[in-house]
Amino acid sequence: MPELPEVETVRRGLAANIVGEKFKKIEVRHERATSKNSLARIESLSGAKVLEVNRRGKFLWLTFNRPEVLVAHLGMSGQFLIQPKSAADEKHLRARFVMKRNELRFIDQRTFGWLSVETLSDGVPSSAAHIALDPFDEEFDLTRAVNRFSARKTQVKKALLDQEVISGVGNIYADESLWRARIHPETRIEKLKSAKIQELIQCASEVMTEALSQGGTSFDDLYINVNGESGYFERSLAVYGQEGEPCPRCGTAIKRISFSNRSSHFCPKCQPTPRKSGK
DNA sequence: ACTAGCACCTGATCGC
DNA sequence: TGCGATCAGGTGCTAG
Repeated sequence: MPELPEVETVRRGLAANIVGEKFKKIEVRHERATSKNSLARIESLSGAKVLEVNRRGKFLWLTFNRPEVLVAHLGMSGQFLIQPKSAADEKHLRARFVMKRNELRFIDQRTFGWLSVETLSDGVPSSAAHIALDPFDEEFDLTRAVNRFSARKTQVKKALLDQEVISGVGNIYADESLWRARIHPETRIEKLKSAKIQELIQCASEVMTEALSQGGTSFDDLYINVNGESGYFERSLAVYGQEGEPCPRCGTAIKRISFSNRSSHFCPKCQPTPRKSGK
């Protein structure tokens, strides 16, 4: 579910609600939610006070008044909610962090999300060490990102989704970025000039910035912020989920194709199929 | 070293 | 009404 704008929305919500709070009691209710740790390892953070909520790409982590950090990934359906203690347990409640006045809850229908206790190395938890900087990071270097991108020998959309090239982009914003840059998702990277790749990365950064300003994209209640509210960027999507709808630029019907087990949405006129010559 | 493909889950929806 | 097939905002492991 959540891509960079949604995860950043969650990060901001957490920062506003739990920084300075102490986890008085932690209860983990699902083995798969703990990633590589034991339930006991997560629960051993009880008593810790939250100092910061950090993020790289789609990876979040909390820092405490002790060396360990709590890393969280939302996967496809994870969410954090700030709830009153009296609220009934959600159907897919995976972990509960009891604070002074209310509770932080981790809820995850599909169980692809996870929590883990780790330490930092160069300021990043081990599970995120391989993740590239995202375009919202103040250290993000466009030239270096273009160079890494150009080195990949694959289709452009695969590189855009590769979190080791640029992090934060998922299936929605990949399709939206490619539409903005007028590139067909199956175009081989070898056929793109570096100026075009740079344009594409800038489009990704722009569309995610716009989505963040709308609180992200919510198709249903699988993505909501920590207060249970939806984002409004769905109404601004040009191609994702718009199969058969007119392209906002030229009016041609949007197409959907499937490759590497995911859907890609694009305008067949603005983003013409690449020629297959000379691979 | 690098890439493609699939496995990991639950639930909603659609066609028969 | 039911039942199988398909689809869903992601990542990591493995085979080649």
